[in-house]
Amino acid sequence: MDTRSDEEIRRDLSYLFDKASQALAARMGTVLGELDMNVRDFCVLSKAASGERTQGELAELSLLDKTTMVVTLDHLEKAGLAQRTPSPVDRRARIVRTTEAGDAVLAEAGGVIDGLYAEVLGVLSGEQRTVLLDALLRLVTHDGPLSAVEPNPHAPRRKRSS
Amino acid sequence: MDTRSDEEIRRDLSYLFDKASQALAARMGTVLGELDMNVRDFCVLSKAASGERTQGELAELSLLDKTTMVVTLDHLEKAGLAQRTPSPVDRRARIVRTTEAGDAVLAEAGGVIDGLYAEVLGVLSGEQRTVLLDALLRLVTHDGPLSAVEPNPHAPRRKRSS
DNA sequence: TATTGTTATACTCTATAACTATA
DNA sequence: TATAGTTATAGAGTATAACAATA
Repeated sequence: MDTRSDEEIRRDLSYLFDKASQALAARMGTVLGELDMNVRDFCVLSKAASGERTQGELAELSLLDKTTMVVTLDHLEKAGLAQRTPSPVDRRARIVRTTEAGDAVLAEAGGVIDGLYAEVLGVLSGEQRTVLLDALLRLVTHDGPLSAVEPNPHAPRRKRSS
Repeated sequence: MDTRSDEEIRRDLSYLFDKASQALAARMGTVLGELDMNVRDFCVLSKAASGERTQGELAELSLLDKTTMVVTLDHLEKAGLAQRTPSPVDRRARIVRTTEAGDAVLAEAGGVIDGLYAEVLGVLSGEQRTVLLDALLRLVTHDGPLSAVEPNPHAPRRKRSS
């Protein structure tokens, strides 16, 4: 029931990104749900497994607020999939580590997600796939035009309490 | 502070889409804020201007829930930028039309957004740009793997009241 | 003085349900 | 019986502020 022409949609960069992001998250949710896992937990757990990272670093990589990270880690710890351990170099910070159970769940979930990504990108030619990923990477990393977490100076502000 | 390698990020399709979507929305919010407009209002208003569409159709095109559309249109009507008019073919439905004031605001905002899109895509080569947009369109439209609004059967359900 | 993680809380968006008026 | 839009409300996510411990 999308009444717009392909040309019109192609010009709507915001729609292309938002739709791709939302639809992929929905598909990830479906396949992860079969493993009793949700997208946010998987996202955080996989980034915790691939390197020693503090909560704050994990929050940035996972595109989550640090307060959301607190409840996510509470949940992952309660499920026995991850652990907060003190950082050896900064006693304020906590390194998030996956447990053995977490690694086991991740091995399964990671395979399912890789399969999903392959299926999604499979409708493109190899050339298209390469250029798409390179272009997105260019936009999103380093000094790319979509790399910053720029705060909106006109966003509605909350009142100060005092 | 993204501690991941480019190769790792390139394999994280979800991150690429989410980050592009969020960062573009943030940049749109910044430039639209200077015109006292927000992303959601612009998104809905521009889609209302480009064709005769009902609230439900607008909600789908704008990737918004129909209940969010109600409050968005309440706001746009109060601001004098859009109007709900009865559909001639279905007396339950309402066609959303832009007012003259709405068209004037849109002309300005549309130019600003087009400029932003051009700036963002400007870091890519013409060839990259073409392939990127074609690939996203392929994924997101028609029977593409990211076209559906598939409900997650494992999502936490709300209790029935009775 | 600034930062990490925590808690509390407010705001926004989404999702569900129930309702009406139509189809 | 089903659908468009409305209303009410619950739930999730984000954002702000204040705090303790530490840098």
